[in-house]
Amino acid sequence: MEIIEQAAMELFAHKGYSNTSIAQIASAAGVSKGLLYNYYTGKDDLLKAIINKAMGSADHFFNEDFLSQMSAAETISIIVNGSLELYKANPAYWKLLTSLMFQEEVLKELQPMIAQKSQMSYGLMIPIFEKLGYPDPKSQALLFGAAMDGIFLYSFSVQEENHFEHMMNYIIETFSKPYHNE
Amino acid sequence: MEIIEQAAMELFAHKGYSNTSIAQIASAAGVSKGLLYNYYTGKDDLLKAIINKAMGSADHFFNEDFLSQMSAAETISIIVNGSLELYKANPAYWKLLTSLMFQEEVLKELQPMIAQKSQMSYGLMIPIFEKLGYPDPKSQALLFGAAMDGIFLYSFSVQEENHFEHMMNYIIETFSKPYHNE
DNA sequence: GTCTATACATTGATAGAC
DNA sequence: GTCTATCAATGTATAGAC
Repeated sequence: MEIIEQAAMELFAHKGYSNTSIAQIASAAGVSKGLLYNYYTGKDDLLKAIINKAMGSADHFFNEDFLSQMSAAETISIIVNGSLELYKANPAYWKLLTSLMFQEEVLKELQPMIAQKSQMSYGLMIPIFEKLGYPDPKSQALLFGAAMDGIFLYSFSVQEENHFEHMMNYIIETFSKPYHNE
Repeated sequence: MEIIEQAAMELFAHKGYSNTSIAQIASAAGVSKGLLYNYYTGKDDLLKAIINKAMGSADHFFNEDFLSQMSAAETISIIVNGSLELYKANPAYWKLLTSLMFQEEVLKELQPMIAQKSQMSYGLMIPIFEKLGYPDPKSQALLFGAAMDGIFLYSFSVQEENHFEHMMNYIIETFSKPYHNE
């Protein structure tokens, strides 16, 4: 069960969901094809199980009440480093999640859940940038989210860990600065 | 020929490359399956043709010599607005290109070409941020690229054009500011 | 619980008629 | 140039033995 989902996630992340067959998953997990259908009704059900299981981990990671007591700079640092930890704990999962954004047909049910992930930090960040004096905190929050997603996008293709962590620190530094004009 | 590539690109972008069959492409293009193999040796060859044809448009869009005469703010504005125009001229193509980043196996030959696309602006931007006084212009250029890619990533899932253009202007405004500490 | 065997649809691709 | 017919291979999924 656990071994199957792990194998499937790895394959989905590397080869893409549609491009991965049941036979490949079974082979990688070291079980027979038939056994898969004892646990899941089909390939889509297996995908759903993977997503659902991993979804919980992110939710309780960023506690809104906890963050509200922090300073702006601290909050940004916690969110960036938290995202980094979350990613490093299971890179394949996040890659899979992002790749699904390009599969309009496959599982419309998951789409809202995936979109929510991106907006997870959005609501949290607006008051932060208000505090920092930004005249358009919503746009600044979106810019922050876009920068984060962009860095993660790089990490999927380029495999330089160093470079990755450096950019995370650069983001913390950049976005923690209070607004300043001229 | 043109109609086939157009239909294929649309399907690839919306359903994903692996999830699109030759039959679906032929049907969408209004031709028979067999005809496809008269123009292309296979599905991968069709993909290659699509990518190659569209690649040229981006290359001569950003002329390095031309940009070197511009001010920092002007260059940023040109690159952002140019990217926006390029995207709006053929959104499906850019979505397809990005989605291929998640297909490690499919067409390793295209991988470097796709990666280059992301770095297109990277080399151009470093001297810009030097001019603007940034102590780490490389990181700032990467942040700029990440922010751009992140915004495009949003546009693939959310379909709000307005919101999209607003963020592009916000990026121009934000990144055109000279470096300032405290 | 797990595997083998098999059914059935769809896939990419080819051959040959028009 | 274009289509129909057809191929072998692979896909998902099921049934039944152990």
